Amino acid sequence: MNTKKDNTEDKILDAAKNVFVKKGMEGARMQEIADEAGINKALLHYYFRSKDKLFDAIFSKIIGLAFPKIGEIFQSDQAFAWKVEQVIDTYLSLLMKHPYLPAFILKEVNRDPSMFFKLVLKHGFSPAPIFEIIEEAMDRGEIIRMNPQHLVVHVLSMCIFPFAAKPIIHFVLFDEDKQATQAFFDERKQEVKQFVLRAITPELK
Amino acid sequence: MNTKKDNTEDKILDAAKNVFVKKGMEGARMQEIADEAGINKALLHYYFRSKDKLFDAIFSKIIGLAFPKIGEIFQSDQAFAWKVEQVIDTYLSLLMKHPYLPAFILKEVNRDPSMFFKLVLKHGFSPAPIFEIIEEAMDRGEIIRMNPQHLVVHVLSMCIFPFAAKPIIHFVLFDEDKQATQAFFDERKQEVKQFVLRAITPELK
DNA sequence: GTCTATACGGCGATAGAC
DNA sequence: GTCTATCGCCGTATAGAC
Repeated sequence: MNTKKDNTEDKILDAAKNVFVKKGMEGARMQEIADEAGINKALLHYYFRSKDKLFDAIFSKIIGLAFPKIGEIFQSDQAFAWKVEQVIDTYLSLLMKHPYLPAFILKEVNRDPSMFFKLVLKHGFSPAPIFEIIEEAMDRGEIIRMNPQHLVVHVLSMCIFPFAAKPIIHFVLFDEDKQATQAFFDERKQEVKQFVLRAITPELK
Repeated sequence: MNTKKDNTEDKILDAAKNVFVKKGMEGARMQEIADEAGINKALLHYYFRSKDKLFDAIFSKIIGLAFPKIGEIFQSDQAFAWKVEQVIDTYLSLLMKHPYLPAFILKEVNRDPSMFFKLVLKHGFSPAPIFEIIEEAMDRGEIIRMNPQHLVVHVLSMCIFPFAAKPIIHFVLFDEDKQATQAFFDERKQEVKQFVLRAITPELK
């Protein structure tokens, strides 16, 4: 699955990532991480002094992963509709590859928001440029006029939420049929793009 | 806040609800629940034999609350657009009143899906009738043709996700300005309705 | 660096007086 | 029914041999 390195530290990081993402900070056990890494508990504390420290290392890497470079997409010279499609493609591809991220991040952010805030500051992430570009597209009449912040939240909601609620969808909508659920998630790229474009495109045809 | 009853059992249920919803099953402490109820730990175990049992009682009530009667709205004789607006209004009113529910439910459902499944079966909830009504609206040309399951997930995503991601929105979008965040959430009813209706309404004007 | 053994604290649960 | 006191487990963290 992941690039398994030979050295112990990477084995620990890899194991810790798997266990933390699945169980969360509170549900994870140092014993389980040690087992998955093929070592013992004492060695975990030798490399990382505490469970907190180990978790911070993992969480920091994951936050970096989950805030991909959508800024770059928006900087490009393409039509706004193309940018929207690109962002949805990029984000849903990322989530299909890491379907546990939304539930994990939401859980940990709600448990300790300050931890997340520090990381956002460290990564220097700012949404302002994106809103400017959206405003410009509205000024040009490329898309209808609306509140850009709501537009962004609409799109991210439709992309992210279904992964966080996957067990519910799997059971309520598809009666625990794994193939049907998988098919549904495969379709979402197309469905979200169509829905959003229909909502924001001025009357054309 | 809540209808505080005099008898101990209700004081416990009320305290447990507050603590469990804020901290989750894994984060909650029996001591904290006892403190909030103004009693001691032993009495908790006298009324509910274990932490698990107490949690089940709370979770069951909350799931009942979070699945409101949107079925009834859909049964009515109104135009489809009206039904959509009504559902969004109902759901967002519910969530404004209980903003912690989404994060709590997502956390617990991902921790132990089977617990949730049993409750859904007990409540006898089925989405099939809703999908039928959506199909009929499409047949009549009242809304554009699309996959009803995706439509439902789109709408629920836009309603629920922002509450689960509230700390992120509060910090990244509004720089920890509480009033601005509150205003944003107040606007969402209107914004979600407009967005959805634009996406699903056939070309009119 | 890696292991075994153990200390230490927290928490769910119970015993038993009132 | 309600309390105080305490048990026993489990999980993090450390000591110390190799």
